[in-house]
Amino acid sequence: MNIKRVTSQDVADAAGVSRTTVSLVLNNTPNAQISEETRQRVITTARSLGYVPDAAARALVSRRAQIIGLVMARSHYHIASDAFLPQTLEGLLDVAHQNGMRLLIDIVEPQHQKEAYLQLVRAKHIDGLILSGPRLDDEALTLLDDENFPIVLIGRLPGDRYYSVDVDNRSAARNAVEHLIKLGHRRIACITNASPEYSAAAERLAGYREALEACGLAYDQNLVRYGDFSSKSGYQQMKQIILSGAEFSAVFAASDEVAYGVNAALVEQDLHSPEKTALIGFDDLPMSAYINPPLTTVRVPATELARRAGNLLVQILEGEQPEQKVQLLETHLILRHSCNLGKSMLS
Amino acid sequence: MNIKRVTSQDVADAAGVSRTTVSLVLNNTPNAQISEETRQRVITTARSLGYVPDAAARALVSRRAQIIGLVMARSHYHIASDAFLPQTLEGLLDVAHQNGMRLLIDIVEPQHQKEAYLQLVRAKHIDGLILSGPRLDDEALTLLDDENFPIVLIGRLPGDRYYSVDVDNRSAARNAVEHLIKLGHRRIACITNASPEYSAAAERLAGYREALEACGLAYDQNLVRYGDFSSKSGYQQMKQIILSGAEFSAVFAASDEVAYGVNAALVEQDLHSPEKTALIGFDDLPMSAYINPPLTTVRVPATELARRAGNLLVQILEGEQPEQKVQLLETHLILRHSCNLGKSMLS
DNA sequence: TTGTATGCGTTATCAT
DNA sequence: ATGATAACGCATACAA
Repeated sequence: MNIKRVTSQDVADAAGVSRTTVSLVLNNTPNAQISEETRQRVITTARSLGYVPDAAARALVSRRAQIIGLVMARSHYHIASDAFLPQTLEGLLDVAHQNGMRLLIDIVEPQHQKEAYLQLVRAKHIDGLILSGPRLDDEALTLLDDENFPIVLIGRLPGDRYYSVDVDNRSAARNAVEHLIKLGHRRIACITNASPEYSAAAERLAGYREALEACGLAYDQNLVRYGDFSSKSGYQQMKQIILSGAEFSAVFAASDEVAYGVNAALVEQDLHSPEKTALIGFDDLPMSAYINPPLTTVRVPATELARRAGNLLVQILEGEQPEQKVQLLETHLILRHSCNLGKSMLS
Repeated sequence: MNIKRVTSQDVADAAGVSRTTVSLVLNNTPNAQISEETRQRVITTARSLGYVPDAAARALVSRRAQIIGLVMARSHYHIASDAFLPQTLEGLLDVAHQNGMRLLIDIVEPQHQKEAYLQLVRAKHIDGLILSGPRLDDEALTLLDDENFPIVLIGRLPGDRYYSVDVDNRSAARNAVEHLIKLGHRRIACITNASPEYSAAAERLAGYREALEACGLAYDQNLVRYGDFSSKSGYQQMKQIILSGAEFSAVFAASDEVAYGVNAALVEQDLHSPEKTALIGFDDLPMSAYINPPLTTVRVPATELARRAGNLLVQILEGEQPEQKVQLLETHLILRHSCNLGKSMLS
């Protein structure tokens, strides 16, 4: 009732050729040789009729949906405040556009992982999968990998079974915490970015411990709490530590988002950064340079991460088998003002 | 080479029935009556074989891709810092899941609107379109609407031609600015959230002017600047105003994201909020309660906006023709500390 | 109650 | 250099 659908037959009729010819011309099929005149005629009429090949028909016969799937392993409630996500989308849309593909996105809640994206894949909705924030307890992932379904992780799981693009969370975290130690801090609290099932959270916490150990500082359970992506969790966990009476002079928040909440708790309890407490985050969200105080943090090249993951997936879809399973991108400690203890926060 | 593809034929064979029966059972076709025994047998074997209908084949024959398209009218560079987007995704994924549909996302750059999503639609990749942040100069939109393609806007365009879900940007902005005026401010700067081609930006600016006029205050061009979504733009524009020497005691930033940047400029120039300058934002991003100072802002129910838009689209796809073209959701002024001039920012 | 036959719009394999 | 024809996997009208 609504859209006038133009088929390749219509184009063929209008151009006085067969459907085959239309297909040959429009797909620029290598072997087929079409007279320049016919080629132009087909192209012109196709354009004038506004012909666009039917995606479903094409997918059905070519066995390629031309769609990349981005699946985020997050609970529903956490996605709304995931300021990291837009950067991932930017990178992936970029790659998709460059390769004439589309981007389908979905989330999979930790509790029903098994069914969730198996469906997506089995229905051949997508040709390949980018999984953001893989969890250690993900079972469906193994299944898909066993079937040789093209998968690239943004993030990483232990071992090098999967194609992955990530930063070295552990050493970056260690580096950040060592920076605090060099600044003279001995009692450093840590609020993770998420629960430890998320490998990135586990790794960052491990880096925190490593830094402590390397410098001969004791790991104090009372200074460690688990965040859950949100600023709110950062606020709550930090407040708990403060109210518990535990002493500390610095905080390592394992994501910027969480760091914002930590900062709020510090401000509220008159322990504000940088004068009274040093604070360091992780991610370098676009707005982290503009919050008060500007946040010292670990820069994660999020868009580039996504771009690499996308390109890697495209390579695999084209039949290549890249040697290198894991790509680790560089992080950099961005020094701003949130851990310049004693200095003015205005530079 | 990779995935074992299970077709309805396989299920039929294994269950000792015909493909038709399989289809009838699995789709729960109303009229067809299948013996309970056969029905169970089909369901069981389908499940044990891990059968999932092929999306392309189904789409081809049913003329329904079962995919919702979310298109953001944004330049590429702005999406990465769009902290509003995750909320939109959450709401839309919600609706998609509830209706057994998928979500495809794309962006369309202002410069090549015409081609961009026409393709998406013509290829029948998506059954309906949700357009976030429509621009006044969008031409492709008209084309699609003329073809009766199902479209719902998140945001609005003048008139009630399109199905739209939005907040009343103008009156919300007016309300916010009037709050500042009631607080005693007479010189109020305004940094918009985006350039005026975006209807939300234009509306919010109009609300700002209305508030001024209603209270008999003059509109001063020197106090108004256009942001472009990012905190960075807020910072830059605010700094320009400050350096221009224009006087003001309050700022209305037309998005929280921009407000963060404004705040940074104020802090840097020793005009920090709330002591020296009142600041009010727009959106109420999840982290706005946690920045320093906690931001007074207009709460926009972003997730709900998306959910409504999604549900409206689903209704339309099911053949309904909802009477009401425009749904306006309530906003609320959230009073935090960024405009409590003279008071402590800690409550 | 279940099976047969047909078509959806495309690409790919053959002929011509 | 171009055209017939056969799949792709499913849903559906119709037959049995």
